[in-house]
Amino acid sequence: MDLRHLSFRLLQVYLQVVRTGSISEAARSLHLTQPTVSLQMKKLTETVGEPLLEMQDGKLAMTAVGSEFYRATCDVMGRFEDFGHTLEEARQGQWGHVKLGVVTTAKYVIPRILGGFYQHRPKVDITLNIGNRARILERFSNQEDDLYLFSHPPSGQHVRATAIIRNPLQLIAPKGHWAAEREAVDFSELKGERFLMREPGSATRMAFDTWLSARGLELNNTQQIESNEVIRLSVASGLGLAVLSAHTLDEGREKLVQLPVQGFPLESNWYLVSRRDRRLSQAAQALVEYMATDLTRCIEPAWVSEDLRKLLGPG
Amino acid sequence: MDLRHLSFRLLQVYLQVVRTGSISEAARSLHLTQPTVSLQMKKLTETVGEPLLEMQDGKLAMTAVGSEFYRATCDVMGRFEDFGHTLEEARQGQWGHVKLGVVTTAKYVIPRILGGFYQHRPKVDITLNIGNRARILERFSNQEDDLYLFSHPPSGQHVRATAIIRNPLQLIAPKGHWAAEREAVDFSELKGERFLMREPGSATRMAFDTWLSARGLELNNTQQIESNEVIRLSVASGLGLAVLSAHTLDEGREKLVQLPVQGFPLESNWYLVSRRDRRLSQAAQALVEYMATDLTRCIEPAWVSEDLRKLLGPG
DNA sequence: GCAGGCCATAGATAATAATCTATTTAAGAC
DNA sequence: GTCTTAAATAGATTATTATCTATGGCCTGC
Repeated sequence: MDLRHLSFRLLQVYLQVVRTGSISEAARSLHLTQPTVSLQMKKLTETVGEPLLEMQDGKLAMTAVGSEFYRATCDVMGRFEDFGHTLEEARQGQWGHVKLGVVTTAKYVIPRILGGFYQHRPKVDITLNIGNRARILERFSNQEDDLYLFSHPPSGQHVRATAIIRNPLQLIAPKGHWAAEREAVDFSELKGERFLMREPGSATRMAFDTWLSARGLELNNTQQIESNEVIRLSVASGLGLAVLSAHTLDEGREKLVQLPVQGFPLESNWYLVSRRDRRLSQAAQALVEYMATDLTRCIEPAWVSEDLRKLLGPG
Repeated sequence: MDLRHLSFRLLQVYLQVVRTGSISEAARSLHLTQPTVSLQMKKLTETVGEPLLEMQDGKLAMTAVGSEFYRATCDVMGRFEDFGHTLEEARQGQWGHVKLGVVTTAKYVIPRILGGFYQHRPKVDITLNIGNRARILERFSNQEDDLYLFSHPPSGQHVRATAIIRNPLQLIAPKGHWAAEREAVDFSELKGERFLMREPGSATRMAFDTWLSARGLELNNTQQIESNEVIRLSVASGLGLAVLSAHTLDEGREKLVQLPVQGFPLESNWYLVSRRDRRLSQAAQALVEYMATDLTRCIEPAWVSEDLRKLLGPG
């Protein structure tokens, strides 16, 4: 039996012939002419190499080999029919796999979003890759994930980014810090303080640096620490001041205060980023759509960025 | 997903691509060029309507839909592979269905033959249709069975018949009949006896009638009975004489004797009959072959006809 | 920065398949 | 017997497939 030139069309016609018990009848129901179907059956018989049908008592009957083949054909068509259903689900984004690259800072918000999405689309499987900005940028350029969450999206033509969640950066101090007592503080008054900072390249650091240089300020005493949590704990212990995402602060129970410095908190956002040069899977699109329409269900509305609507737009 | 123009060839190529993880590699192993395979994959993707493969890290990887499709394809190919094995068995006649039309007289021999054949080819399924000669002749002309067993094969060009088993017709009488005492009896001396006969058209009757008319003899006192068993019992009870197949006599324990009449037993045979205008299934051919070569295993050699070898011949 | 893989695309061709209409054959039904 | 219905065959046409060679683009490793 040489399967090469066997097409599914032929099998469909064959099934119809068996089911109607007649070549002419099958032809009618398939909107074909009788000779067409007759010929197809001939070809199928040649492909299999044994007669599948025989005239019995004026009617078409299956041979022994024929009924085995019929069973095989039913099984095969049924299998692809099942696949067709699965495919349909995948098309509607009800099913599939989404890979997400997320910068460390966002790790406090993302679970709530995914939790909500899971309720919505339980069959969508999500792989979450968390790393610092440099790592996620690398994943982005290698096209390793479908969607990314950055505080500071990479640049380039094939980047599509939309701010979805506000990420205010607070200037924090240990409880009882002298500046916390004051109604207003000018940043220059803090020049003598030690600042605990994330590594250069991290979005928080970039935002702070930008803010400083816009004002011609420079810090004298800084220490670099690569973890928001460690920074938070260190500030609480009185090791210095820091600028941190408000989301990071929500997590801990340490005794911290915000300093009433002009211009703080620095407003920034998390951006949902995807690549224009890569088609999103339906499942990923379903996630985007979920964020666009239902984000307020799992995130407090106050945190949701203004221009979220743009997500569904063309760009 | 439109299956119509999907061919198994395409699926084979696809499997090879997935398995080798590379289009070029698959092309080499299938003795095709790389663009051919590339194009086939493109067509397959169009057929399914979703990408199945994607470049991941310089290698081909399956998408989520792709791996579902791969599974479906494996299942489908596996199913037809199984069918291929079944088909191969059928080709070797190891499996299949044989329909057999048998005249009543032969019902004593046929079980032994089929018993032997069952040992030989346990997966061949046999349907046995037993009837009187008229009934089996009708089945023959309607092509209802694959093979037939007749004492007197029908005539016609498309009849292929071979004598396989001897069927001597004995002239029998009840034990103690006067003629049984004699060393030799001339048939004319029995003219006054009553003869119990099968219906006209039965092979036993035909053979006897032929023998009688060849000698210009006629019977005065006959009675027609349509069953060999009833005739046998009736003869034993003294209701008359009869001509019966020796096989029929073997069965009963009644007190019967053969009369030493010149020319008896009448020699006749059972014929294995098939139609030239109908292709025999491999299973049926296996049965024919079995009869040609192994009949002596289940039937006493003395009963086997001389020209059995002809069975396997061309005609 | 260039050679060597690998994939994709273009353009061409021969083979095959899918269909049709018209005709022939076979079998069954009054 | 003729009428009907179903199947097979012939002959023709168009669409699709299965291939090829040649070429362009993209990474990777040296």
